[in-house]
Amino acid sequence: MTDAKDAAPTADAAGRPAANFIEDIINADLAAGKNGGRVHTRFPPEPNGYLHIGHAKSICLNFGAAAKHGGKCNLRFDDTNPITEEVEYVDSILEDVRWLGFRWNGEALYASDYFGKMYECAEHLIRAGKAYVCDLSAEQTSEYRGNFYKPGKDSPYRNRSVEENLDLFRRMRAGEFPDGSRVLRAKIDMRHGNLNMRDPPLYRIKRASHHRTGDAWCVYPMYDYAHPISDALEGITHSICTLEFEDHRPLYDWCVENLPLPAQPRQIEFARLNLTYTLMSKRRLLQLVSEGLVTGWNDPRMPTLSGLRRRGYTPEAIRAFAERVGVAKNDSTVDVGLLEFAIREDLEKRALRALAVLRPLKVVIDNYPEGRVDWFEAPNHPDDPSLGSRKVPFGKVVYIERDDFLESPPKKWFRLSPGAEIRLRYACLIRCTDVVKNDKGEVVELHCTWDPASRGGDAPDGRRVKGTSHWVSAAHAVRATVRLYDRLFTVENPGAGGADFRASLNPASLETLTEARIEPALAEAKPGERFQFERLGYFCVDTVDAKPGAPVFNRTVPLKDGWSKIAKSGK
RNA sequence: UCGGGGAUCGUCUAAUGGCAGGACGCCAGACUCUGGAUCUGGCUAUUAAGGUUCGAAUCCUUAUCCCCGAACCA
Repeated sequence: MTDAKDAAPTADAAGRPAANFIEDIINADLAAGKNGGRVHTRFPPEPNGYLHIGHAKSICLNFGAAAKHGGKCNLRFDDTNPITEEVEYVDSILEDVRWLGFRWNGEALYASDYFGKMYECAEHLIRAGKAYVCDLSAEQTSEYRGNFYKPGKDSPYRNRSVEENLDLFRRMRAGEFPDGSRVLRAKIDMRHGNLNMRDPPLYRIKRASHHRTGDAWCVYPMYDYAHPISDALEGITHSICTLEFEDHRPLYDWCVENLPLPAQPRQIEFARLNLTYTLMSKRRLLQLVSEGLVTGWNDPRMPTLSGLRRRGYTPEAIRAFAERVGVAKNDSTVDVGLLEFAIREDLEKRALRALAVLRPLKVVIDNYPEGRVDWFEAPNHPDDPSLGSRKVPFGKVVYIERDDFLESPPKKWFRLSPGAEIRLRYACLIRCTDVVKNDKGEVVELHCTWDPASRGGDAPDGRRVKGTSHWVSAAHAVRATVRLYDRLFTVENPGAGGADFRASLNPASLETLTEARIEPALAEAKPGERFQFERLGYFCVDTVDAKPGAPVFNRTVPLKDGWSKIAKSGK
C-alpha cells in the first residue's frame, strides 16, 4: 500500500482527479459488481535487470490503482527463467520499489512459489486432453507453427494418449530427458490466426539452478502459462501489463478458463514509457553496463531508478512525473524535459541553497583590507524563511564563475566586464577595475573595488545593479569534485532503424570538474544530500565516491538558463 | 499476403454525440539580490475523404500511416 500522499493524483482544471482508461475499466467492473468489489493488482518484475523509469510508471499505475480503491498491490517476481535471473536483481528491485515510496501487500511473492501448483495444473490439462508432450525440436516446432500468412500444421505427437502424455510429462519432470528434447504444449489450434494460440509450449526442460528453488526442478513453466496462474492464485483482479502482451491475452484467458483456478483475473494492456535521449530496454541497459560504457546500473546517467537516485532525483519527483505522463494505449515518447521539469519543481521548493563556483576565476578586491573577514548572512532558501540561514565568509580574494566575466560583453550582458558593477550574492557590490592575463592572453585574475556601503548586497543610494553572481571566499572555500551530467545519447531515439545505439553515445555526458570551490558549510554535507548551487542547478553529494574531506557532487539537473536563450536568439 | 492494437497542439494527455481542455514546451510582458522561482497574457491539434445527425474527435464507410506479433524469453 502507499502512503496517503501517494494516493493524491493530479487534478485537472475542473478539479476532477486525473483519469485513464484503466481507471474506467476498474470503475466499470466495480459498478458491475465483479470481484466482490475488490481491486487487487500486482507489479511483476522479472529479476533479470534493474528497474528503470519505465517500471516506475507501471509501479505507480499498479499501486496507485489499488490505493485509489482501497485495494492491495502485490510485488511478485516473475522468476520462471533461471538462466537470466539473479538475487542481485531481486535485492535491487526490492530496494527500488521501497525507495519509490510503495509498500506491497504482505511479503514479496515469487512465481516460483507456485511451481508445484503449476505442475498440478499441467497434469490437469493433460488429463482433460488439453495438453500434450511434443518431441519436436525447437526448429521443427517453429516450422510446424507456420507464419503470419501460413497456417500451422499439427505436430505428429499431438494425439498421444492421456496416459502416455502423463507418463512422459512425469518423466520430463523426473529428469529422464535431456534439455530441449521435449516440451509440454497446450492443445489449442494450429491454424489459429494468433500464433500464440498455435499449441504454445507450456513447459520446457532446462537444467539450470534457480535463485530460489535451486535444483528442485528441471522443467520450468513459460510466462504465458505461469502468469495467469500466479495472478489467479493471488486473487489478482486486474493484471496490468504492457502492449506487447496484447495478443497474448487470448492465451491468458484460455489458461484462466481451462485451469481449476480460484479467480478470474483480467489482463489490461497499456503503452510502455519511452523517453527521448535514453534507452529503456533492459537488454540494452545491461549491454551498457557489461561493456563498461557506463560505470554500472547505478551510473547517474542511467534511466534506472538506482541511477536516478544517485543522480539526485527524489521519489516524489518520479511519482509526479509518472502521474503527469498519463496512461494510454498510444505508442508515445515523452520528452525527457518533462522528467527534468518534475525534479526541478520538487527541488525548487525543498533544496537548500548554497554557493559554489564550478570554474573559479580569482578576484582581488583592491580596496578591501588585507586579512579582514566579513561574515554575511545568507538565507538557505530565499522564498522560505523557515529553512533558516547561515553565515558565509567574505575576504579580500574571492572566486567567481569564469562564465560570469566577459572582457567584451554582448548586449544585455548583466554580468561582470571591465568597468561594470555587479552584486556578489548576499555580500556586496563590486566593480571591475582591471583584468590580468597570462602569456596566452587568457584572463587569469580580476581586480575589483567593493562598495563598503553595500554590505549585504543593497546599495544605500538606491542605484540599480542588475547582475548578481555567486562567489566563494578564496581563504575559506573547500575544493570539491563536481560531476556535470548530461543526456547519455545525442539523438532522441538511440538505436532507431536498427542503428547501433552505442554510436550515438554522448561523449560529453559526463564532465568532471576537480577545481570547483564550495562554501565551507557545504563540506559537511552527507552523502545523498541535495542542494541548489545558486544560479547553477541542483546537486547532490555522491553516495559512492564522496569521502570525508574529499567532497564529490553530482549535478542532478541545471537551472533553466534564460541567458543562453537570449544569447542564442541573438537579440 | 495474416492476427492484434493505435492515430487529438512541437511532446504527453483529456473529451464517452453537445463550447476540443490540461500539463510540459514555446512566445511576449511584469517582477526579482538566482538571467532561477513567481505572476500575466498568448501560440499551436482532432490523419484523409465520404456518410449518418439539429449537432461528430467521438457513430458508419473507404483509404492512409504507425506500433506489436513467427523464443523451448518475459
